[in-house]
Amino acid sequence: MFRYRAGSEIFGEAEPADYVYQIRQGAVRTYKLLSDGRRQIGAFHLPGDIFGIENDEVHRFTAEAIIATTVWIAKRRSLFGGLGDGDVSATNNVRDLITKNLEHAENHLLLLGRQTALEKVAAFLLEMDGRLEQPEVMGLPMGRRDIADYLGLTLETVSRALSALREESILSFIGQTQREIALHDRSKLAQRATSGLHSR
Amino acid sequence: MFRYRAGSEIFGEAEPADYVYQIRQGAVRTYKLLSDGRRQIGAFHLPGDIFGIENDEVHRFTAEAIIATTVWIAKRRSLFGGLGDGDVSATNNVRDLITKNLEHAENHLLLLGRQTALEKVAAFLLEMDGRLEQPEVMGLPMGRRDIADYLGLTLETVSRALSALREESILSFIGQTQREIALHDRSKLAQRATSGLHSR
DNA sequence: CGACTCCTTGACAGCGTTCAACAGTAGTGG
DNA sequence: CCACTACTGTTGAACGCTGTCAAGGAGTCG
Repeated sequence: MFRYRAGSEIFGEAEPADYVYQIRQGAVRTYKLLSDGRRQIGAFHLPGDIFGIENDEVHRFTAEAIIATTVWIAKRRSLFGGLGDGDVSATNNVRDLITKNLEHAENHLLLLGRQTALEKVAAFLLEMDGRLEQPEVMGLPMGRRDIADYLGLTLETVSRALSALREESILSFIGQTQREIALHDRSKLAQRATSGLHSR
Repeated sequence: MFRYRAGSEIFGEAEPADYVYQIRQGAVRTYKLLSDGRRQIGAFHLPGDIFGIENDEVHRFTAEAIIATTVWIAKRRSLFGGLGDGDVSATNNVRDLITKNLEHAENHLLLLGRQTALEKVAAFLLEMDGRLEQPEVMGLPMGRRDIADYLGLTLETVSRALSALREESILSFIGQTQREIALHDRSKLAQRATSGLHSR
């Protein structure tokens, strides 16, 4: 078990993948960078999620704690067993986890390549709504910049899209920090996530 | 073994995944659609490539032959064995294939989310250059529309980017059909794939 | 030859980015 | 307690990259 403070790096891209992690509390972002600083966040990881699992010997993303985070750590070898004589059911579980990651990435390809800004933000909110599963108000751990880098947008565009959804009474901001959001109309939000265009 | 003519569907999204495929000749695109017809191609598959492998019971993409294509077909169950008692080395091979897909998808996320049109097209050419590995001229099996849907662009933008690269003498068109491209300056092309901006 | 498909190119519009100003909150130290 | 700073988020204005719409060329095939 281990603690990371907000903003600290858990592992870096291309570093040896000796451990796998499961989140107890907090939130983690995994991302890739271009040489000029452009960043693409591949996934957010929330309590219960396992991340850092790799088939290769090295990590293909950098992982950072978004807020104060505690994780459980397991040795990677304990999951994989030896080469060719490991426990089959454990091997299948690893494969299931990798498949989950693949499925998420595949859906994200469609979002990044073919959806508009409003659709992206709406889809993001629905994803988080399902994963945070808190009754009324969802407290997003990540800031606008992180959301933007997850959706392939700028933080200004994310902010504008959220304001637009608020003006339609689909959601409202609750706290002082603008990171707590109450969803009022999930079905309307789901429309925005796939059509983008207003009926008007 | 089986033949598909150009444009025919090999399997559809959400159909049962009973078989896996390996390409003998030809080329295949796998894609997802939005309800209004927007399409995102996740990958192109070339001779030797295996596709249609799934951990779930159903396919998550639609697969179509781009040109006349012959494939080898294997029963999915023969790869996975029974539940929990299969051959471990075969299981590991399946995991390696899934990981390859994941790695490709992860890299594509960065491209779709954070690269410009010119960078995308340059990166696409480099990818195909590496995979088709023919000495001088690469014969692309896919048209501009397919390239566009792979890169999250329109076919016009792809065409313009290719013209721009031609005007810089980085490549030239060879055949009558504009699908045969000769790369003259791979290092300059690699610059375009990461910087996008002209030094001018 | 005519119909069709694919590709290129031009003109223009619009969505999202860039640049900028400003407000609200938190943390720090006098 | 109050400046002072740093950070995050919102909003406005202008720009520009990419999409949209349109026309035309070139190859293919019946």
